Amino acid sequence: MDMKQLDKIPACYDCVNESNNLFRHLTQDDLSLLSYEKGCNFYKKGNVVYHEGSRVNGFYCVNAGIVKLYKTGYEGREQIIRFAKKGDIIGFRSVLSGDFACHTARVIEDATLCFIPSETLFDLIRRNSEFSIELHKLTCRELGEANSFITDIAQKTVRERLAEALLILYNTFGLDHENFLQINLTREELSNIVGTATESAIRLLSEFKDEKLIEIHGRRLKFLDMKGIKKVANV
Amino acid sequence: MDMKQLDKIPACYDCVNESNNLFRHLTQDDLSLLSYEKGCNFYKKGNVVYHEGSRVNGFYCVNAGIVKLYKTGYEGREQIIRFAKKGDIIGFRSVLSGDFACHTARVIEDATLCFIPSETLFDLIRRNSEFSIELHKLTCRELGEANSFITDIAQKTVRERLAEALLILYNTFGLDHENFLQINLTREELSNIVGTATESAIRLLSEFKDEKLIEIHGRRLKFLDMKGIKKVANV
DNA sequence: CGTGTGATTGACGCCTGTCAACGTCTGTGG
DNA sequence: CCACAGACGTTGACAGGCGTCAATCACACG
Repeated sequence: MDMKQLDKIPACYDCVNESNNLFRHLTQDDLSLLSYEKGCNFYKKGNVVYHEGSRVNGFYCVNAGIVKLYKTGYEGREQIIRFAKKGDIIGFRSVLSGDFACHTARVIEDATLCFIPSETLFDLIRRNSEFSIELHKLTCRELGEANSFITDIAQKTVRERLAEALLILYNTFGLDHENFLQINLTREELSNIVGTATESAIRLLSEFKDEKLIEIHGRRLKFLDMKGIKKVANV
Repeated sequence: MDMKQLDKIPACYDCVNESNNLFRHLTQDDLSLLSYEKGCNFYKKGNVVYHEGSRVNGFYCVNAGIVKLYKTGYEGREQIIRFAKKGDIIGFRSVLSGDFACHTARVIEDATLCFIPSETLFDLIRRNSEFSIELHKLTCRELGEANSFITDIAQKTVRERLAEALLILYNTFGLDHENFLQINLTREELSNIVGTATESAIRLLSEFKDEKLIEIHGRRLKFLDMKGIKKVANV
């Protein structure tokens, strides 16, 4: 494992400034507690943070890089549940429910992750009911998104779902100054979001290209026609 | 709307004794508060408790009957998310996240529902951190189940999913003394759990019958071969 | 007895998964 | 510097699962 302890532990203030970060509801005291208790590690691309089915004894906050969370189906195929980027937290569901991890967390862009032990999380929840409620809100939002995803995947065609996946990636990672999506996935990863075969994803991407919705430069996708994509996605 | 206020409000103790009920973590004081603040109504089969997209200002605890929770897809097709029976609570996700309801709740077997206002819920959460954590655990379990469902629906065939749906119904509602499933759904509702066309659900049920997995007596389904069903479901 | 809802069955065809072959690119080791 | 392996991307052929449409049946209800 290419994981290594960092000498310099990034300050929590760093992440708190990210939009929508959970920890902005902590008091100075709580933040100090958090900074004191947490550890921080560097993970290279490809590393697994935790495996589905394993016991986790804390949760992680992404300080830099990108992590994908996926479940493994009974024939080994990945189903990507969501991505986590700077300011996002992962693994808290398992900590709270006391279950085994229900997905695997794998780094897809070199990452630094802060680790906060379970006890610290429960401490914070007990000390600070506003924080507790905010964390709960976060869980509820995820649940709402999961339910929407269930409906989409059950009712929409692969074509619609792929377009929608592009929109989700756009909302999460945004575009650069040239309208390139700020995350580069393999075709297989794309198909594992949509829940389809790699070949189908490839064919549909080509269709989108022919229809001038996107440009394809290897793994880099350039958005040409946002309205068109939304129309295909039926949102 | 055939809803009417009940003269006799059922005691919370009644539900608390249900297995896994959330409120068993409340103190006597908290339970008294709950009983004092809550209301209770009777709903006939077919009534809607709340609509997707509406604002809810409290949540419901099912005292009797069955409620189905579903989202409506863009072409009007229902996707059933889950069912709620005695002791289950519904609508708390929207209360906590402060969002609009992300699904519709419709009664499918005459029901009595207790209504607890948002403020009471937040009061309880602030007063009792153990209760708060238990509620959070519940949310997390739902989230875990939703993620599993996403993987299944994305990767399994309709045949496998239908078998799995039967198992979920079995786990939720159980069998009577003759091995009949303790809930009777229309074929359309069954297909709306699985995420398929009604006709497909019908054909597959016939197959299951031919394979001696189940017997079909109208809407009443008799389980003959649990192992066989599990095998089909690939669990 | 007409009406309406739900269940069933058949015909048909398309979407999409699977298999296979081949191209492309990158990194590694000789 | 070249050969090679391995991962990833692309394209074509093909079959079959599953959705859609339509007709018919069963049953309840006013």
